[in-house]
Amino acid sequence: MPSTPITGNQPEQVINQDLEIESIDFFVRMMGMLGMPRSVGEIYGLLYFSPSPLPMDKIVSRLGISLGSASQGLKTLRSLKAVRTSYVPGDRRDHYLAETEFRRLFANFIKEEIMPHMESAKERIERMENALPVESEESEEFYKIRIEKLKRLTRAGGRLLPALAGLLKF
Amino acid sequence: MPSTPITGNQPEQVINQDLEIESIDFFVRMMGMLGMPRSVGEIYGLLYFSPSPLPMDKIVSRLGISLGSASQGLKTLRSLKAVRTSYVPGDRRDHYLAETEFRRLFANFIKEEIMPHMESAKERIERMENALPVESEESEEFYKIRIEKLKRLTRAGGRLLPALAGLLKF
DNA sequence: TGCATATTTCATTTTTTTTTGAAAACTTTG
DNA sequence: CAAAGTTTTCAAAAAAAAATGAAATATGCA
Repeated sequence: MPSTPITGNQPEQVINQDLEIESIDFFVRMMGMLGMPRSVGEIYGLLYFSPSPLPMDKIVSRLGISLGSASQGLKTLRSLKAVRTSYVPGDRRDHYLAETEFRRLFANFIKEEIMPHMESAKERIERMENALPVESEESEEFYKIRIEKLKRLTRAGGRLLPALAGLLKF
Repeated sequence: MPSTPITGNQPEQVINQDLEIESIDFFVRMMGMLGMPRSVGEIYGLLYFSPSPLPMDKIVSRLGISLGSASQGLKTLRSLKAVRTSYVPGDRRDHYLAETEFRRLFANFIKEEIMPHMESAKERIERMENALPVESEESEEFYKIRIEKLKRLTRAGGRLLPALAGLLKF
């Protein structure tokens, strides 16, 4: 029997089985679109409709995933600021809470996951320009135009994506 | 020795090795961000800087991928309207050309790959509302608020994403 | 400090995705 | 219409990604 704080075992609040399942399903797919693994979606989906913060071992038992997955998944979610820990008196475990302001979540996602790629894209374009051989042979124009398009693409991405999150009014 | 049209083998136009490599690298990563497999990025990257349309077997030999991959990849790219075929007189093979208007490409991507998910998301939210038990028990408010947030999220996504592609001025 | 609990890390296993390769199905043209 | 060329399809192999589980590490409490 696992020991628990002095307050004793909270009654297993199986508040709303169906809702929970739909929520997990929803976020597994949404996170999937953003390239996140299943477990990350599951955890967020569970927390999203949890009225009280959950400790990792409860996440593990409710979802039937491994401790390792849960730890990894929570680390990812923390880094995206999609969950935060909340202190629960008389319990040494960390308790997790879903961050539900999607606008901020997207802003973070863009900053953490997209923008770094934009940076390296710019470097790659520079290398293209260097690879472009000496001055305008007949059809060098073609290459220049293509490169110019890439530049515009990355410039637009670099400016619009961060702006986007700000513009969003959910 | 493979036979070719009466016009004979075009000289292998190894126009710009380095540029090609950078381009492939660039698009492999970009397509990767959009969840597309490596081969799709490779093909597009090759075509992007190809001054002339390429038949599938040339794509295969340049990239060192299998016929199957090339066929699959081109099918994907066609469905996204990221490539189109162009007729080359005296040659029965299809020749492929990269579509380079990124604005249109994104519009297509959003329509084909994102919007369908939005639709099913809406259905899933409806199911959540049904799963929500009878009238407002004490804390049912909590659940209603969460569901409302999801609704706003999908509404925003459904309207903004298609608009986005139109707004983009590359 | 030392014990018990909680969490992270990471090599291994499992699952999923992508690629291959070869057979089947088309297509064109002689 | 047959033969040669071209493309698609799809079962099997290979590669990549994710999950597991257990050892290592950290944390807090008596």
